[in-house]
Amino acid sequence: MINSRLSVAIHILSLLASHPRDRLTSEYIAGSVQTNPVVIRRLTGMLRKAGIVTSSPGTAGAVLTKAPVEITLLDVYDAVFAGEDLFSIHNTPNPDCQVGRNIQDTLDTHFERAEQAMKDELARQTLADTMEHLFA
Amino acid sequence: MINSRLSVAIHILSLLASHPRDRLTSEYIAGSVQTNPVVIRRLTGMLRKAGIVTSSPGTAGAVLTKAPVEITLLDVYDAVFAGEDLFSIHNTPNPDCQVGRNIQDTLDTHFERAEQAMKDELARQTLADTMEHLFA
DNA sequence: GATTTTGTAACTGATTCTGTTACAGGATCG
DNA sequence: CGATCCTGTAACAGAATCAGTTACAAAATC
Repeated sequence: MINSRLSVAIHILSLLASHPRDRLTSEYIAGSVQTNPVVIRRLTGMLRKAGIVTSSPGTAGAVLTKAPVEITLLDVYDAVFAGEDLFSIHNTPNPDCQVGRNIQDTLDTHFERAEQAMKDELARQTLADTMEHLFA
Repeated sequence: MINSRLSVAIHILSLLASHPRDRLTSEYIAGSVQTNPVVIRRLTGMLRKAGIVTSSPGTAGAVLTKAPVEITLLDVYDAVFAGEDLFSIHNTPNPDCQVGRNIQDTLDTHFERAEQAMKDELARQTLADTMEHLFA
């Protein structure tokens, strides 16, 4: 339902974490994800803006700025979905109806709680957990 | 990010709950949501298949099968997103790479926990809570 | 029998998503 | 210094999804 950005971003970070000494090119990573290198560079750009990795033009590879145990999946989620709400609310309910007038506030409250619960759970899981599961 | 089906479905149920004696037509409900009546009938159909409302061809209106306090937002979520996963996982990671080979299982585990946390929170909120917020 | 309504299929335009091409500019190495 | 490799980013394309719409058969009502 939600797009695969979080999925690919975690894949990228897993590769970086598992080859800490190598400088993995976007082409190499794309080979593991099986997609186009530009897809990797786009996501790496989001991770960089969020401060999760460093990378620079011309220099191969990206480097984690923190240990995997300090990178939560919420950090990654926030990096690739910056500022987006989980649930959409329909735009223009009818203000001449009490339900229509108040439904957006009400849904905001409900949805905010659900989204927060999901984020709390993502915050409990880290890239170190991912690595453990991958290499167990 | 997620589409507005849950949002509109809760709007529909709120109207039904707040006019328990009237037979609200899809056109009336569409007037409050400000959309097309077919959009309402489509969602009402999903709610009917899930057993949350009854309705039948020719007869105006839909009727809740349970009291609002017994209808959780998870019931509504399941009705309109039957069987869909919250997060997408990229299709064909490279099996010749240990990360690629195991990433789908790993992500499944992570995402399942996050999705379940979100659903647990939706299950804690009911249509009665919605009504209270709407009419407080 | 005329009218109203639901249920559902089919289509449309807008948007989003993933993949792709293209290229400017930084880094590296002979 | 020039060739090569790489990143970052813009721009575009096809596929998929979404919300809205038209159309109509069949059921209910008056």
